[in-house]
Amino acid sequence: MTYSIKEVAQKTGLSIYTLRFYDQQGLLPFVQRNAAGYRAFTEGDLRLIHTICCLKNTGMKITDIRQYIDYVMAGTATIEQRRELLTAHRRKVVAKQHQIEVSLQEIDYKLATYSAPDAVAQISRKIEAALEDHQLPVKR
Amino acid sequence: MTYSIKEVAQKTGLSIYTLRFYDQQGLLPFVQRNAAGYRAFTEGDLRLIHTICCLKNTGMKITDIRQYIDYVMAGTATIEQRRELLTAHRRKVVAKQHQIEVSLQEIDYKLATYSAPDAVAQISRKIEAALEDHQLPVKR
DNA sequence: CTAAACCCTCGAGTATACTCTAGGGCAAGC
DNA sequence: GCTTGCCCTAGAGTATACTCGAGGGTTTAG
Repeated sequence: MTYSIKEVAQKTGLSIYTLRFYDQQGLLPFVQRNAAGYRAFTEGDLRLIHTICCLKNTGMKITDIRQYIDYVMAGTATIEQRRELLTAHRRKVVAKQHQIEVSLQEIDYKLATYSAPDAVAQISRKIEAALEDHQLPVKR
Repeated sequence: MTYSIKEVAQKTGLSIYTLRFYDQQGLLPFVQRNAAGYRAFTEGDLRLIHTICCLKNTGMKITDIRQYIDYVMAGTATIEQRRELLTAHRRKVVAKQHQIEVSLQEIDYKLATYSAPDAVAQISRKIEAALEDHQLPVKR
């Protein structure tokens, strides 16, 4: 049993356009075609597409995902390269997670300010301070 | 005391190009100019740019950041709108954090497979299973 | 057999966010 | 006063990732 591109779009949440685009970009070299030239996706293909989505969701670029898929297609000889690629990606993702966490805390701090009972008074004071900055002598 | 665009670029990690681009996009309406038409950034401006970076780092689009800045420039009357805008953004960021976390766990699972002592044997079995899928009769 | 609903490719178009170049003005030191 | 370094704008170019339209085959239900 295989799935049509429409069925895969529904299962994955990717659009048909995106699936064809990914195929064109070399992300889906494992997908077979039937006699009419239609893509026929297997369960195994869906698992690989799921992996592609994990990489995409964590911000990996298409060219890097293609590199990973190329390694997968090359068989067990490339397991070490795959491990290195994913480990390097993992490091970037963790760093990005940290940056998001820190930025989110600052946003939460702003939200707390906006939600405070004396929000208007607090923010008025900041505006006063900022206006003073603008009245200072300008360099040059 | 004010800062030149080059100094702000160094302090923020944004490029001079990006700062000018943000200004052009309406993200820096608070930045004053000196007699020569040069941008003169105050400490208060730097704090606002820092906020812009927090929003950008958490994936907010420039048009939405502009909306936020417009609210800020409009004064204390827009505190409620700012709160709503940041709250909505916060929800999206938390959802994205969750998606990244889940995807990262799957990547970690793959990494564990690649690092296992019998990695080659495990992956060979998966390849066998995938090849069987491809030999099944194709729909249509 | 034909209409509706699929599928295909190719190439153009869109969205987002920069990034750079050209041409020209301003400021400070020698 | 001239060179060096910094600043400006406007507009073109780049990168990334889709998204869509045109033109044309395929499949299935009636």
